[in-house]
Amino acid sequence: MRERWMPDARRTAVADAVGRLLMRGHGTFPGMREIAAEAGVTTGALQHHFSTKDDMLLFALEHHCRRCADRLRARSGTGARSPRQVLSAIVIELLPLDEERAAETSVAKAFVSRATTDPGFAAHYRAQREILLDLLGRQFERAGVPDPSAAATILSQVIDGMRTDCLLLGPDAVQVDAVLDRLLNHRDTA
Amino acid sequence: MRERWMPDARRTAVADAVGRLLMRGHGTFPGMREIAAEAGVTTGALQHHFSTKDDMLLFALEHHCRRCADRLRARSGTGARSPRQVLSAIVIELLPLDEERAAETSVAKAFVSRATTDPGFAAHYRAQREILLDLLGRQFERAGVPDPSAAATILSQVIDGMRTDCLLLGPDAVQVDAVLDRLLNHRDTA
DNA sequence: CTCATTACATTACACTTGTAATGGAGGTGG
DNA sequence: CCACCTCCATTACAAGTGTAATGTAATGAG
Repeated sequence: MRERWMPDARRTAVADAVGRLLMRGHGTFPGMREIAAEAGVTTGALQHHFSTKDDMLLFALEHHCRRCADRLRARSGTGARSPRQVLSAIVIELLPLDEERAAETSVAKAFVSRATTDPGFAAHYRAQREILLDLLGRQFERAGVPDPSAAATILSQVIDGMRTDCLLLGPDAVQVDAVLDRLLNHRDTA
Repeated sequence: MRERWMPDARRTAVADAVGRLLMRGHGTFPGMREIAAEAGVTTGALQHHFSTKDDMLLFALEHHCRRCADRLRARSGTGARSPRQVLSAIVIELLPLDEERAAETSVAKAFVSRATTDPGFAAHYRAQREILLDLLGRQFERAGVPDPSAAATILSQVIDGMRTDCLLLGPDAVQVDAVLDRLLNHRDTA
């Protein structure tokens, strides 16, 4: 072998192609030939690198989830910013405001339907959700709100709704600050 | 003609069949023969009652949206209950906690993907959203929260996330009271 | 009665789907 | 040189897709 590559650059290229097709796509999963054309390869190459179509889709899901999770961790890592600033950055990072994030959003939404029946996809949904809840919960904890994990759960659900609204109605449909106001300025009803 | 029927009982039966298939379904839209089998008819009958498949899916979407909106209006109509009680009832009415509501949720989620490209489906998403925002906003107004329409938008987005979580993770993943606490007990940051 | 219409059932068709099978180019080890 | 492997391109195929076309039983009008 000539060199140790990063784990399969071709596979990630195909995964990106799937994301692009799903983003500007007709809702349903694209066909093999369409994916091959978008990725600039042939269906034979696809078959060589992926055992089956579902294997390919699952890899595409993992790929986009990992990229997104990495960016989220980078956003929530540095220390000098307030919990509110970090939370705002995380939320905005998850909104489909450019091509890459729109692709990730479309991928995530497309795979939710599969997750209702296919346990492999459901496992990834749970895993990605756990990562997000952990990041959010940590910030709510830092902010000293009464029930951090409940706040994290709620915010993650708001984000889900924001992503669909942003996808279908544009960026004006989301109000990040208003949400954080209500989640951060919450005092216990004594 | 023997009698004036309600507008096309067969069509609504087919729409219900689509909902059932989408609920317990494999994520993607079912085929014509599958729909026909579930509805107990043949594909010829489907072709007779619907001009095309998209026409049928659109009718199914309208059907489930209308049923759901009717129940929501019924929930928010009667007067003696507090805004919080009404809001809680609305939210719970939208969660997939039984077969009918699970079918409606699956239908709604399945059609969001189509809405990104097909303007007909997008229009219905906007319309259904307006109805919900109106109902929610009225209750927040009654409750006297600072920005009722913002609260309604946020709650509608929370509901969207709750529906997916409830579908994929079960009813324990949603916390209606915690959300309403944070949206109703919000005071202006003076 | 005839004729027309409704409401389907059945069949047929063009097309797409994922995948299997085959073949070949290019490097590599012996 | 030769076998051998990876990496693909091409072709082929069986199954499934939405829909057009055709047939047909029931029903109602005139």
